[in-house]
Amino acid sequence: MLKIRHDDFNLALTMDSGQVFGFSKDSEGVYEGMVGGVFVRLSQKEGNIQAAAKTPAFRAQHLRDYFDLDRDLNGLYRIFKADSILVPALKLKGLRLIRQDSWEALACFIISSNNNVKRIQGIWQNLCRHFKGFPSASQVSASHERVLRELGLGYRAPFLHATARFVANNPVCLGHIRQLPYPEAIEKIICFPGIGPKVADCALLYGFQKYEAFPVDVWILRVMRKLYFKNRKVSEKKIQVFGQKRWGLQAGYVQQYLFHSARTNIL
DNA sequence: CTCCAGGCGCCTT
DNA sequence: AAGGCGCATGGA
Repeated sequence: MLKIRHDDFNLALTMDSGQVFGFSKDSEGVYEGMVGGVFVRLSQKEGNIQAAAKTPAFRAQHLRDYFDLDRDLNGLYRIFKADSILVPALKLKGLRLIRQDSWEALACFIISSNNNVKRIQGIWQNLCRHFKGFPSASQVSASHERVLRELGLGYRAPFLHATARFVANNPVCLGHIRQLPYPEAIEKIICFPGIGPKVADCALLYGFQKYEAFPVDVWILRVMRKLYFKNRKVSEKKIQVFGQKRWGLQAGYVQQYLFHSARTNIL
């Protein structure tokens, strides 16, 4: 049993904020899922985080990396305090961006398009059951579009399959994207099938740790129109540029707080 | 029954 | 560049 202390982390907020789709949660608030390829049970009481892993090789630093625990969030909180519109977001203090695997994030957010969190979680489970764990790009590539449809992907099946084939045939491409600055990374990743501007931002934020990404989905679109544009009809693109210019390297974190705020109706 | 969900690709203006 | 439409699926 691994135990670490942290006074500015909220496991439940982080897990329930729609970033990851592969964890189950029991009635006691214990989360089960894979962290860095290791099956882990996670719980938190106050500032104490507990992790029960299958292998003793799982260390505290793996947890710190995964949950971005070594980041100082006071700069983010300063943004919220300085903008009267965003003060309510401080109620989500301790929510952190999970540093996900690139391929998993890419695949998940292809599945996420025009979909809802509950169904995305269901599709994740179906994939894990069928492939004995979340499938690599090679596994998806070696599978068939029809199989993906049977697992519930619907019209996204050919998109995921084509992207998986590309990644499997170009094993270094994700590592290459990781090394690129955000603007160039967007240009590259948006060329994959099924990846438009929104999914690209999600993948780059959650899977490539590009913290200046500002994904604009229907929730962000609504809440941003309400908070900053007097409910006028402003396009996704305008909102995306607005968020990026306004919050810079904190845009990704601000977006996550706005997203969860909107979904839980606290703004 | 219709409407909606962490949108995208393709087609018109 | 900007806007409209169809698309699989399942829950509300």
